[in-house]
Amino acid sequence: MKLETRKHEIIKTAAKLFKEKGYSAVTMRDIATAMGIKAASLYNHISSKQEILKEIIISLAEEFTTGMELIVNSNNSNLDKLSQIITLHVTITTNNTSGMASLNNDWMHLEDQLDYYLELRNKYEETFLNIINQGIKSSEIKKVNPEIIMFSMLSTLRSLYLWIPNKEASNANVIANNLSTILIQGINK
Amino acid sequence: MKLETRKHEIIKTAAKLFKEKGYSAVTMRDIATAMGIKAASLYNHISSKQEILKEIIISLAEEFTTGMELIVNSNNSNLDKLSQIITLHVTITTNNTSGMASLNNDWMHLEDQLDYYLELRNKYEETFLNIINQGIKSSEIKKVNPEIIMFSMLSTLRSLYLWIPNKEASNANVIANNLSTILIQGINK
DNA sequence: GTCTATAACACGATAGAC
DNA sequence: GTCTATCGTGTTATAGAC
Repeated sequence: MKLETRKHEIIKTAAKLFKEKGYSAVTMRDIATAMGIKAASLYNHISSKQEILKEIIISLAEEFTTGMELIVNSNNSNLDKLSQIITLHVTITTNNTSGMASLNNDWMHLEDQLDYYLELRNKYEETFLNIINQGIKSSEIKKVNPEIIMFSMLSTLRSLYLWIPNKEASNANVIANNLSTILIQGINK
Repeated sequence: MKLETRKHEIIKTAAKLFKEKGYSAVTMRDIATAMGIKAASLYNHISSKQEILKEIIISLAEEFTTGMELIVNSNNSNLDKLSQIITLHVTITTNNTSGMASLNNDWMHLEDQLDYYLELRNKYEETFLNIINQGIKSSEIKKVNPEIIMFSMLSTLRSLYLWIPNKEASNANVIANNLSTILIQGINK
């Protein structure tokens, strides 16, 4: 997977540009210029602009799917599972901040892989909601609308890519712990 | 302001399309087709594609600025001010869901008005952070990193546009109340 | 207020030399 | 692996008829 160095370089450069302006506003010439080469040269390593987007998004979506499966199959309490989900998002976002921007904002520009992406996302949200519902049933979690709980948590976690790069000082653990406190315990003293 | 009916119609149609695919991926032809006319006809009512984006984003940004000024100048407790901010976001988003997508995702494509937009946004976040800091000082709010608190709340509030349209059943008040509970009191029972 | 026609340019992608 | 040159198409925007 790390053997195709040049291809990976293109994907990394593209992801950074996609984060700034979005997939549609970034041209092959932009990507090439950022790498110090000409646009035509990119096609020796990738087949199309679309392939770049696919590589960025699908690998991340699969990473979340794998992570969620590990969490849901553990024997932890439901609140602990939620904390693990927070850590999952913080970890993946820390390792690939630019890619997370595309996952959040450019998934609709996927062509062949759009259905597959939506399948993974729906499954992820279904599992997430299940954990919240079980937490309510077992009296670990307040009886608030479970969909609003998930929406609120997911909104914060999906926006991490905007915020983590500006917090070079803190490491992933500190952020995950702070977020667990805020999202689970609330801010009211 | 409501006198230029046709212009407003274009902006409304454009905002809906921008929400689906983003500013850069929507063409003047797309907007025209959605209105049942030809692209050239749009230019009798607006001067450029850029002007459409400006109208969508700046009016919303100013709405938030005005709303925040009212809140911060009130005599309520800091926790109540946070609740009022939540209501502000829910209300504005309910009234202009499509526009909120552009405000969140396409602000970087502003040309002449980019600096002005950033000014408004920075001021807004500064005021927001101030309320949290004062709430911590007055022991209303837990002593957690105030920036993470703001980030978490703002992430949820800025994502409302994704979620509110799918919740036709609930009204704005119900959503605002649920969010206040979750964001302020937490979900832990 | 909308149309057709078109200018002027940017886009993704390919061909073929080195 | 990168280049120059270019194709075919799509883009914003304008001109001028109706």
